[in-house]
Amino acid sequence: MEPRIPELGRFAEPALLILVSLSDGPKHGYAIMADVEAGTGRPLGPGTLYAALARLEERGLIEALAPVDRRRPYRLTATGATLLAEQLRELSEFADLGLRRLGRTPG
Amino acid sequence: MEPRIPELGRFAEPALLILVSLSDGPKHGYAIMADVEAGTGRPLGPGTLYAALARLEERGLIEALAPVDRRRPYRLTATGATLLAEQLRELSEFADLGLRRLGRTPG
DNA sequence: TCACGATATATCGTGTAACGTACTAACGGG
DNA sequence: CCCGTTAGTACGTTACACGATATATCGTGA
Repeated sequence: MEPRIPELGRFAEPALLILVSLSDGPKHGYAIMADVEAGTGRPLGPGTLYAALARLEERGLIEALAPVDRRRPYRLTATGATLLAEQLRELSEFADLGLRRLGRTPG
Repeated sequence: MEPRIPELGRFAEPALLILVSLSDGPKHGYAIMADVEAGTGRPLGPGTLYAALARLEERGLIEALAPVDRRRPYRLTATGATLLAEQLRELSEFADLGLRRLGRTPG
């Protein structure tokens, strides 16, 4: 199977995609898939999604809400939100650093 | 061994770390290790580093320069710089989206 | 009413790469 | 001339990304 990132085909990191999707409000798996694909153009298959959801729940970053119909919604925990925010700040900083560097002297 | 990302211990993506390090100018492997660790606090072990370097070279995002002493320096290719810039812009946008969302309504 | 596509989730197999550890070797300073 | 730093190699383990497959339900229009 293909690598996670075809060494920079595009940015991946499923866990991050999921958490940002949930930062909008609680969603169930299928809705997250749709949201991520719509928002980033990046398809997030069920294999990747549900496995990541399970890990995120297990690690306390998200929690399952009461199932509505067939839907199993999740929401961010306080811990998850905190870690996500921290992560995104780091990420933003990092990206900006790189862009500044590229702006100065290519190579 | 530990997972790539302990599901959000901190942001990883070795390839990106390496490319941003190289966006500063050509560096050899060991220097990249030091640079990344200093810049992001994130340790990048030799196993991860040199494997990623090999892949990045193979895929034309970086290229090896003439070895100086024991050092095998690399630099970004034009392709690599372009892809990196694109990637970082996406990333920055994505991070900012998440932060905006978190700012509005937690959960 | 029943066929069909969309919705929704679960699970498995495979390949890739992240990671730590251990290793070799060369160089430089004291 | 040794010892710590520099530099890269080699390797085994494990996690996880990803596609494929499976299954069930819902809505809707012919």
